[in-house]
Amino acid sequence: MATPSMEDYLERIYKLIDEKGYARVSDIAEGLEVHPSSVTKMIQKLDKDNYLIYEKYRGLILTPKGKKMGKRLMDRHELLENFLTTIGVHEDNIYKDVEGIEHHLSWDSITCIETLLEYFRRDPSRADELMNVRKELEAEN
Amino acid sequence: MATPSMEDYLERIYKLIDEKGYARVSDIAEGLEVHPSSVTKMIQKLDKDNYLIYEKYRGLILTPKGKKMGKRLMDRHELLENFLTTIGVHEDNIYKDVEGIEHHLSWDSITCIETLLEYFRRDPSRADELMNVRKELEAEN
DNA sequence: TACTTGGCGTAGCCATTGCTATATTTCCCC
DNA sequence: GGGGAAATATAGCAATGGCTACGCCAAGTA
Repeated sequence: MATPSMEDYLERIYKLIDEKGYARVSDIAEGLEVHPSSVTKMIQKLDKDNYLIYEKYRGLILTPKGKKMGKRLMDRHELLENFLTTIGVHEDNIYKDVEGIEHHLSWDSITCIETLLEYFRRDPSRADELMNVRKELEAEN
Repeated sequence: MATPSMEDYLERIYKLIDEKGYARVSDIAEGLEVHPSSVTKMIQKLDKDNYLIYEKYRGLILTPKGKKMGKRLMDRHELLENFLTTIGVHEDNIYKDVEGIEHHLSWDSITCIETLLEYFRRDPSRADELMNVRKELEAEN
């Protein structure tokens, strides 16, 4: 079973490969805001657990297991980002919050959040009304 | 700054004192499903950080700082439970999901979720419409 | 008062995951 | 093809927060 930290790395790696075709240690480190030495260490663990195949100094590729997991993680991450954006969370807080919670929600909750997003997408005036509530609450304090 | 684990303990302690008037090591341990020795260790840390005052073998009381924090944590927990309930998450999943995410949300996100709840409270038909979206999405699959 | 027992505390271990400092490899440019 | 800079790897340390094993206190009972 993957720890939250392992999921963070896998997700990042998947995204980098998806966008740039490869995932370098330094890119992963920058994205997760950790030092390169931490990345190397974690990559070795992910290799040992068969999420990827790693060759020292030469790079890595995801195994089918790693790809499948990575895609699920990335989709879930994007969903949660959209959710927080929709309800008005400040952009500066979104990445950190999503990274914190994404590993701890059941698929039931994920599905319900998906539905909630669809609810706001279908009628944009709903988001406007939400913002009105916000303004009223702010005016009270 | 309190770590997630420290928050778990504080919240539990606050709730125990709120409900029973006192918080024994064994009650805390049972509630959090850890061993009593772990509780003692954490209590000492919370004492050192002035969240509570602890006397060996005799018990503990929360400082004003600890009470304030404990109340906030408990309120946050309840808010998140209400949120998941409102969007239709199955009751069996709620407690575990809230336990997982409660320590990882900025107060900005908490406020936005509070607003979202108020939005649904002000007009109950909104929740009905959300459930309609859910049914439509379920029908598609 | 003395004993027993259950609750509590301490010491020390382990895993996780970050860090710094240092070594090694690769790549690019001359 | 060789030298140096950039990238990557390794070693070893620290904090966190569990655990087990064992020692200590104190309340209830005889």
